[in-house]
Order: sequence, then C-alpha cells, then structure tokens
Amino acid sequence: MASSAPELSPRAREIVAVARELLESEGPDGLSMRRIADRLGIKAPSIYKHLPDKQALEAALISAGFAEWAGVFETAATADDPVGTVAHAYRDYATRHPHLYRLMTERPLARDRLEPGVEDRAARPIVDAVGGDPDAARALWAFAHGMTILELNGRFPEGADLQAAWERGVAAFRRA
Amino acid sequence: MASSAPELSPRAREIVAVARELLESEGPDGLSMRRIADRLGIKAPSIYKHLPDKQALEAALISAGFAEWAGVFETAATADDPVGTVAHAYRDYATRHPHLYRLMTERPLARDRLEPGVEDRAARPIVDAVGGDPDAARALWAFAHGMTILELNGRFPEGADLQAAWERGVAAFRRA
DNA sequence: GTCTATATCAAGATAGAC
DNA sequence: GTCTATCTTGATATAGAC
Repeated sequence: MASSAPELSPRAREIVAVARELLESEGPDGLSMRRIADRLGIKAPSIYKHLPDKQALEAALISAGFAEWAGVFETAATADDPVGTVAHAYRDYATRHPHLYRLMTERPLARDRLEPGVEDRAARPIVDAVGGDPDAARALWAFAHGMTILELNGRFPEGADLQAAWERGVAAFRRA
Repeated sequence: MASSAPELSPRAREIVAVARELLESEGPDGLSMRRIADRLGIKAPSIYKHLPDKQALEAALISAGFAEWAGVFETAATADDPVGTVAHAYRDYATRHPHLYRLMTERPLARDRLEPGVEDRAARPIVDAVGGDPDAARALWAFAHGMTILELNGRFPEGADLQAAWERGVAAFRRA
C-alpha cells in the first residue's frame, strides 16, 4: 500500500505557501530550505519540525499544481472545441507558472506522497477532450508537454512561429 | 559572432569517449570530473589540461549525439512512410541512449559551443518528413519529445499502451 | 601530462539546548 | 517553535610543483 501525504499543520501550510512564492519568483534555486527559512525569518532546521523533508514540501507544491490543472482543464474540456481549448489552457498555465510546471513534469513523480487522486483528476478532462480514448489523450498530452518544455528550454529557433506550431498540432489531434 | 567549438586534441577525445561510456552506463551522476578521471586512472584536475571546462565536455557529447541523429533521421525520412519511420527512429534512439538523450534535450543549448551546423543537420530530415513545413515539423518533434521524455520520467500510468499512443500521434501527423 | 593541495560554494539533514 | 552547532556529501575549478 502506498502511504500518501499526511495532513499538513497550519504552520506547515505557511511554509509551503512561502516555498511556492519563492519557486515562482526565483526558480528552483529559490526552493532551498535555507532560502525558504530566510523568507520566513527563521532558520532552516526549524522547517523540519513541521515537514519531514524536502520531498514533502515538493509533493505539497505538486499536489496543489495538479488540483489547479484539474480546475482549469475541466472548464476547458466542456468548450465547443475541447482539444483546442484544453491545449490553450495547458500552454497558458505553463506560461504563467513555468517553474512550478517544471517541478510538476520534469522528474519521476513521488506518487505515494501526493494528495490521493489529484493526478487522476487532472488527467480526466484531457481524456474527455479527445472523446474518451486514453491513447489519444496520452498523445495529445505528449504534444502539449513537448511544445511547452521545448519552448521553456529555448529549443526552438529564434524566429520560430510557435503559435503556428501549436495550431498545426492541435489541428492534427482535432481531426484524429 | 558565436565562438563555436575548438578542435579537440587526441587526449581530449579519449576523455570525451570515457565520459560518454560513463554517462550511458551510469547516468548523469557518472558524468562528473572525478568519476571520469577515476575511470581514466588520473586525477580530476588533470582533465582541465585538455578541456577548458565541463561545458566543453558536454558540448562534445551533444554534438556527437546530433551528428548521430542526423544520420539516423536522414535514412528514416526517405522511407515510404516518412513520419512514422522518423518517429520510430526517434523513439529507438532515445531508448538506446536515454541519458545522452536527456543531456541533449532537457536544458537550454549552448549553441555557440557545438560543432557548427550539427543541430540544423539533425533537424532537416524532420522537416523533410512532414513535407517541408517547419511548423508541422516542430509540432511533430514536440509530440515525439513529449512521448519520449514522459516515458523516461515514468509519467504514464503503469499499464499504459505507449505503442498505441505513439501510433495515435503518428497517425494524426501523417494525416495533417 | 599528471600530481597535491586547496578554494569555493551549496545543498539536505540531525542533535540537542532553550 | 526556534535556536546553534555540526555532519555529510558533493560539485567545478585553480595554483603551482614535478
């Protein structure tokens, strides 16, 4: 049996909130126990009285991100053009939260430390958007993630028309 | 003007060869100056007599990877089903060299330290495969990279039929 | 071409006092 | 709930002798 995340104390929640601010404003280097403690006006070891380790902190941030995905995608999946709207929502979220997006997607997931069910809740609207086929949903997700992360990494050529590339991919998946 | 990579001495090439073995067999942790030196039977500082810094080492590995991509994709792009064949070649390369694949794709590219032209040579066959449209090529690349890196990161569910997901995506891009 | 010694930095985490 | 002091680990890189 997976263990799943324990409830967080109010103080732990404050710490997670500060961690998120730091991650979003300064990137992964901001997400160190010392930097978080500095921002809180305490010392790094004190954090360990409220959270067992750094993974717990990251898991809380990732769980929150998935919950936000679920909300955004659920709305998008009910639109006239579900594939295009979900893709747009995906890109929009990643653009607004690039560092959190990386944290959520760039490494293996410690699923047993997440809030139970959040990952599935985030995924379901994408399956719905393509009409219920999980294989098609995975392909669409791969396209959206690839566009997103390659753009975040500056991997497309200087003058590339990424809007056009998104539209090409979305059109392909809309048809299929 | 970008500076581009200087020629490597024979000894530097030996170091790069060992670095590649270590990267492929042990992953990114194997790619440390100390581990490379150990394998060569020398001390880490000695490496700096042959290569200016670690970035030079990585750039050499990445340039080699792009050159290999170019070779594989050029063959694939001339097949009956260029989109499917290029996608298959892409997945196959990443499966055989997962750690090098990560090194090549997961971070911003230090383009001015690469062997000039290799990146373009690797990209051209993909553009050819989709009939010359760079936007479509970028979308196809994003799909292939997304499938690849999400699989490497263990992000698809346990029993997911990834072959089916690849086929779904390829079919969509073949049509478009 | 290689060595030793060292600089520099930063990270996560623990023990135990208050 | 927070502190100080410390452990442990790891990395890239430089100076200068041989």
